[in-house]
Amino acid sequence: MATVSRALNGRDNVAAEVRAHVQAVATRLRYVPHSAARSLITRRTQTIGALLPDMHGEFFSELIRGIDKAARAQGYHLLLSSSHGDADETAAALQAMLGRVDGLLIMSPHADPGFIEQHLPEDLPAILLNPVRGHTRLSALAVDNRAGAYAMTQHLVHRGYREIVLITGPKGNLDSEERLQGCLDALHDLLPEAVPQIVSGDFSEESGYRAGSLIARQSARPQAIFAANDSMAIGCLFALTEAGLRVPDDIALAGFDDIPTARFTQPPLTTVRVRIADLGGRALDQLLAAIANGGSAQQHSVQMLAPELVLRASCGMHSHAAAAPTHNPDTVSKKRAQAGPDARRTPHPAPKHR
Amino acid sequence: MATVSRALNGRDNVAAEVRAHVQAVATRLRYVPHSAARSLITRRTQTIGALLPDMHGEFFSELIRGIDKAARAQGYHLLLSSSHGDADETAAALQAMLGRVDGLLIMSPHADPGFIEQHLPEDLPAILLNPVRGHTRLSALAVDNRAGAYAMTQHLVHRGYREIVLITGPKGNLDSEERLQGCLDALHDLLPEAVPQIVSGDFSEESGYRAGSLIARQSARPQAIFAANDSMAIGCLFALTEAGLRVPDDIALAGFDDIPTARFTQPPLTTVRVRIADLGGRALDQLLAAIANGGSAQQHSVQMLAPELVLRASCGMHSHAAAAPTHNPDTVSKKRAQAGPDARRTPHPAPKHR
DNA sequence: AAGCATTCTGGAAACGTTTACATTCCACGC
DNA sequence: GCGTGGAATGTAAACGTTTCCAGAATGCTT
Repeated sequence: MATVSRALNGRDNVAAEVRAHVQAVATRLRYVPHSAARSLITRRTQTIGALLPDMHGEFFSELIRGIDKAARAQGYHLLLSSSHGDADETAAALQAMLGRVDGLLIMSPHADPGFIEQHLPEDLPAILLNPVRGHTRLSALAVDNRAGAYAMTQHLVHRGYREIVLITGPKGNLDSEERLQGCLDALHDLLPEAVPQIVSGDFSEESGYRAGSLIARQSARPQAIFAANDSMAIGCLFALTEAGLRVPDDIALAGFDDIPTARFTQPPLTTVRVRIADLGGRALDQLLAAIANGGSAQQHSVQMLAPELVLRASCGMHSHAAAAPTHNPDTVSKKRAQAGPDARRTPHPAPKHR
Repeated sequence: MATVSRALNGRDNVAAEVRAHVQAVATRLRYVPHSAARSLITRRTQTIGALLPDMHGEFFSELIRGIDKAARAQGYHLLLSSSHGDADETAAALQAMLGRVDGLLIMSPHADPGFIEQHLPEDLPAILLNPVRGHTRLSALAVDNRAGAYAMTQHLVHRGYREIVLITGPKGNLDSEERLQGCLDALHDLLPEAVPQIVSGDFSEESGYRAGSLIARQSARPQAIFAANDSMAIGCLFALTEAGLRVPDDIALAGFDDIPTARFTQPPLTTVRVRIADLGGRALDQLLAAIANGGSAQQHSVQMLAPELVLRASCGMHSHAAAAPTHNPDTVSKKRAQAGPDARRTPHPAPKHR
């Protein structure tokens, strides 16, 4: 028994001959170790849990892909729990995961410090995937919305656009607010005398359409529109096109996220690329590092993921060509956002098994 | 110990008073039963595994959502393993799940009978989520591509379109082939004298764009285009618009899938709605039924999910109105596809816990 | 009052692994 | 020849539940 365990787990103190024999027999009998029994004694499940909100579309799938890939690379499994409406549901889902995971990746609008304090055991490593409001003992990873919005606004100003309209996301949404703030900061820094015009939206394509209609009807049309996400930008684009305005000749347009459709609109959409899969992967790496650390030395660190500008025809790049998707290599401008003082790149810990 | 177990698990043979006390103490101590220990003795993990291919976008997230929601509703957890490139990776992922799940949902291009035979233990309940090629001992669930394509083609013909071009998906892809077959069947039944024109694509927006350009340049333009998925339809729409053709006045267009963007294009896209989340949810229900059955009585059944037509402006519905997304109620035509002889709706088994 | 059925409780085995510890074996140096 | 040390292997405890079974307590029947 003991020898079998040692042989299969690759310990060194077992004769080569015996090991070979054990392995041969094991494969012949299609032996699979009982993971519950193993977990019982090792106190490890080799599984991490992901607690996600009710999400749709590309963002969700990219995030999962990033997490899953990173997890598998390190021999970990992924226990998924998505689509939680309210805080109680989230709490229940967290509760249900408790014995089953070695660590937790949490992305939830309800994951405020009070919630964490109340529902998350002290000794369970966890990483937050939210823009963080207030302090918490947990580390967090987030997209640097402000840096992205700042950079895009800067780009628009540098291209000569002066009157820029901002279409915001829903009130109370942190991503939305940070993006707005980044725009305002840039406008304040670069065009101090300008009065920013703001149209409120809610991240939906429909709200972008409404905003676009509104803007198209204005007597004094702005020169550029910066929507807080791509969906709204695309809705807006439909409205503008419908109103007979040409983008970017009559009005420039930019979005945020770089969803796949962005490069196939007519004209292709200038936007801010968010590497979502990368975000998930990094979060997982950091979580595994915390687990390897015994969960004790969980320094509070907030890491920002710098987005990149993706410049396409909708803001005037290549505007002379009727850009076909085929012949439309993106112009990408990498923009390193300055990260917080305690942010740092988490080193990849060595894989634990095989 | 025994009494505590009984009290917490809601067995009947424990005094009400004692149970109350046990529960009080348990919550006070934040006691969470150790799932590994429980699994060890019960031989149940309360977890089902999902083995998915490397997928992008909305389809993936919808599928997960459906599975996850159904699983949670029945007190099951979801262990996810996605993004497997080749058959070996898939096999490894399957292997790694073996001890950890009570059942498996498999969607993989490699899940042919031979693969299943070789890698899946006999006694592990599993459901296939593929269009099935060849026979296997497993039950399967799939979208009824042929019925959907047939219905859409029928609709186009009924609207008076005679020359219809089909844009196909990638060669060898079963969804693609089934959809094509559905179209051809309908054309054969309804317009026996017509010679179907086929342009090949690969499900990508770009290939749709290329197909659209090609069609726009033709001297004898067809009256309608039916793309095998929405992405290609949208790419095609861009190409047509760019070429100065109006949809649907100059040419009608239809897609397949009803991805979210479909209702926001200009004009909104007529398409075949595939209820992906529903597919996932049903698959899970069927799997749990098989698990409850002890996995022994796994009758081989193939269940088809009937898609619905979603009629929007791109094929001429409401074509008089410049349809704004806001004022664009979908016209949905439910079309029950005739299911296979042994197909049936799986009843929901009662939840096992809480 | 004794026997019996019923309800509740507690003791202990069992699940399948890992690992601390004990044992065996062999080679080596004294 | 004997102790010492190291490598390989075996023994048994431990992990935290559930469940079988025995036993205690209670009420009911005869």
